Order: sequence, then C-alpha cells, then structure tokens
Amino acid sequence: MLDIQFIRKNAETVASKAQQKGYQVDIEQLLGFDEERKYLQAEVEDLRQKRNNLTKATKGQKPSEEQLTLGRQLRDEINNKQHRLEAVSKDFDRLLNDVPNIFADDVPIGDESASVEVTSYGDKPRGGQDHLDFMSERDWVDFERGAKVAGTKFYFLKGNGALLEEAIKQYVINFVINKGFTFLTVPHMVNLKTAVGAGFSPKSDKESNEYFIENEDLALIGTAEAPLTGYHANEILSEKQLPLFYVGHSPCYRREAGTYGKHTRGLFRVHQFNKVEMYAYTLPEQSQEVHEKIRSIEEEIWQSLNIPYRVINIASGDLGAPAFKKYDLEYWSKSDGVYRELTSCSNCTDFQARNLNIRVKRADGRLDMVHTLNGTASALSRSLIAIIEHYQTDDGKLRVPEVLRPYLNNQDEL
RNA sequence: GGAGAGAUGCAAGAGUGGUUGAAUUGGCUCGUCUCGAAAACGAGUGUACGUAUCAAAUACGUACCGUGGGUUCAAAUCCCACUCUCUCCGCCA
Repeated sequence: MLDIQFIRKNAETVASKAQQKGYQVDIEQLLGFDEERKYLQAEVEDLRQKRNNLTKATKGQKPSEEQLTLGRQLRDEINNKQHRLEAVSKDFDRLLNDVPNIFADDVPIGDESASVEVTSYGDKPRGGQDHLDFMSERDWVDFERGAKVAGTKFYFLKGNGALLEEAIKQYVINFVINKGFTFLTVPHMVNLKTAVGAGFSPKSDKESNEYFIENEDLALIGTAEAPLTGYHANEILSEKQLPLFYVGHSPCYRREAGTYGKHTRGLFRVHQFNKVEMYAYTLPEQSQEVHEKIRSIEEEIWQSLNIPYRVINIASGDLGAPAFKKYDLEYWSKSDGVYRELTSCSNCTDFQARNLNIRVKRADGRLDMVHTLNGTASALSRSLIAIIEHYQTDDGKLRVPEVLRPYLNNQDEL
C-alpha cells in the first residue's frame, strides 16, 4: 500500500497515476474516510484519557459510587465511538489497499502497446521445429499423461527434457550466486497475509491466479517472490545489512483461468513450472540502481546462452499494482517469428514493504520502509522453449549450449 | 492426530486486577577517567497514530506484554477462541 501521508500531500498525482495504470480508485472518498477516521480517533482518545485519569484517581483504594457511575458512563461512550471508528477504518483500509503504487517518470503511459524497447541482442533467425513438436517426438514432454493425473496444461518432463531443465536450473542458480545472491529454498505455500502483502490477489477475487488450500489460511505460491517478500516481514533491518540479495528456487502454481487469446502452446503457459527468482531488499535510494543491476544480470544470463532477445520498459497500463517500474526480457521465437516474454523484473519501491512492515533503521536512528525488487533469473519451462528453438541441429539433435555442458555430463548433443 | 508446558522490550528474565511502557541483569550508545584501551562510574536505550506546527527537534495525548474477542469503573495480570514454539506419545520421507 501507499503511505496515507503521501496520498494526502499528492492526491492528484496518485489519482492520475492510478488511472493511467488502469485502476479505479476514488481518492477523494479515501481522504474523506481519512478525515472522519482522524476525527473519531481524537474523540476516542479524549474519552480514554478521561477514563485513565479516573483510574489514576482511584489508585489503591476502592472507587466511590460516583466514580463507578462515571466509569460506566465513560465505558459506554468509548464502546460506542469505538465501533463507529472501526466501521470507518474498515472502509478506509479497503480503499487504501486498492490504491496501486505510483510509477516512475520514465514509464511509458498507455496500454501494452505503449511499452518501449530499451535494448536488444542478437539476430532474428527463422525456422526450425516448434518446441512442443520437437520435445513430444523425442518423448521429452508428456502432456497427455499430465492431463490424466492432474488436468489440462499439466505435464511430465521426461528423460533429456527433464535433465535439460535441471541443468539450466543449476547453471542459473550458480550464475546468480556468483553475483552475490544468497540461495534459498522457500515454502511453496504462504498464508493470505503474505500473499496479499506481496501484491497477489486476495481470495475473494474471482480473477485471482492463485490456488487456495481448502479450509486453510494458505495459498500455493505463484512465484517465490511471495515467500521472499514475507521473509523479512515485521522486521527492522539495519542500514549496514542492505542491500540484501536472495535467489530462490520453487515451483510456481497458477490457475491461468480466462487466459483465452493468449499464447498457450506447449510449455509457454502452464499451471505449474519451476522458476529461479532473484529478490532484493534495498535502501530507498538504492532501488533504481539495483533494478538496473537485476536487469543486467538477466541480460547476461541470456547472452551467455546466446538467445536473441529484446528488453522492454513496460507501459503504465500493463504494470501490476505493486510495480513502480518493470522490464520484461523477451526472447526471439525462432519458430513463430515474434518476441515472447521470458523474464521480468520489477522495482516495487516501498509498496510491498509497507504492506508487510519491513523497515530499515538509518544511521541517524530514523526508520524508513525498505524497497523491494524481484526479477526472474529463469522460468525453467520457458527457458526450455527458448533453448530448444535455438539449439536444434539439422540432423534432429539438440546441441547443448556450452555453458550447460558441465551440468549434463559434458555431452555436446542430446 | 493425542497429552503437557510456554509466548513480556535488542537478549535473558520478573511481574497474577489499580502511580507498570513495564523490575533486574546483560547487550548497545554517549559521557567521565586514560597516552590509548580495559576496568570502574554516570546517563541514555521501542513502535504506531494524533495534537501543538508546514517540516525537523521537542512536548503532550492514545494504543501496543503472541493474535482476536470477552469480563471489569480499571487488564500484561481474569475468561474464551486461535496462532506459533518446546517436550513426550503416535504416524511418517
């Protein structure tokens, strides 16, 4: 969430940025609730002060009948006002939580089509076999049996398909560790407070991409970003510790309901995939620099695998609620002749941190919200697609990218 | 899943209804002493919101002793539910 004090001072900016993100929020109504809440709170506090004074006056001795009567009167008044305060606070919180993060000045304004290419790498070759055909022919992937045991868009990776995924995973984890990130495995479920705090839709939201566990306060994670955000919840970090760099590996579970019209062939959009995710906690003044660093690590990874790509600066209308700025790295699909999303990195500034109360104590003793950032190192299923499209040989083999060979018994072909 | 014990500030740990935001010890910060350090001594050491006041510093008020509710004129303290931790039993990779 945003800081209410920030909203009070920048109401117009917040309202217009929310609109440009495509969110419907009534800032005026929010500020109205804010005023009412403050007024009621002052009244309640005033009554409590009276009650406390009365209590102090009675000290060790038994209160008089008059004091008891006054006390009862105060109790009832406090309860009464308190209930009204709670009702208003609830409305206030609901609206406040609906306000999305503002976005950076250099974010293009508009819908998806307004996103701007920042840089690109490699040529745009065409041809070769589609990843699903290539993998199915070699029995590297089995969607039919995936459907048999779970449902549509579930799959088994098999033999070299599974081994190749494992190799990419190992390579990428090591790559990121060498950049100074600490490797973590994470809980594959999080409680709703964590899920919502990280910016994932609440259970009540029918559009939610999350799987919820029946009768439990738990959701399957859609990304390791959720547990990595919650990792430092309710903590006060020291200035010296920051920035903190984590890399998590986990399966990602997504309902993907209503994704009609989106590219869903093969492994591109599935209900479960593995992902290596970078995550950073930074001082406020560091986050933009760290965002560029995370983006450059993503670029280095895909350059080292020699996959052609472009990086786009995502337009306002396509940013999620928590994101201040987001880059997507899109690989060039050799078989389809289009760019498709491969990784994504976002600077969420203090939006997630405020939800989960993650602060830093500065050298002068003041407290600030930290900034949080996330970036995909490798979504394994999509990484498989990119590599299979670009490393097919004319005689129907898969040439193993050089950097992956140490993780595949030094084979040069599969 | 069953039985029991517990959750208090940075940490350990006291506190079983009323000057308790909270004893004590340790840690940490600052100061005195010292050529310097140690020791000793002295002082300080939470967060949120609101008001004074536009901001900071400060002062005052309110809230916070796992979470949520309840009893009471008054709750860290009594009652209920939940969460988590530990021990034992069962089950289990």
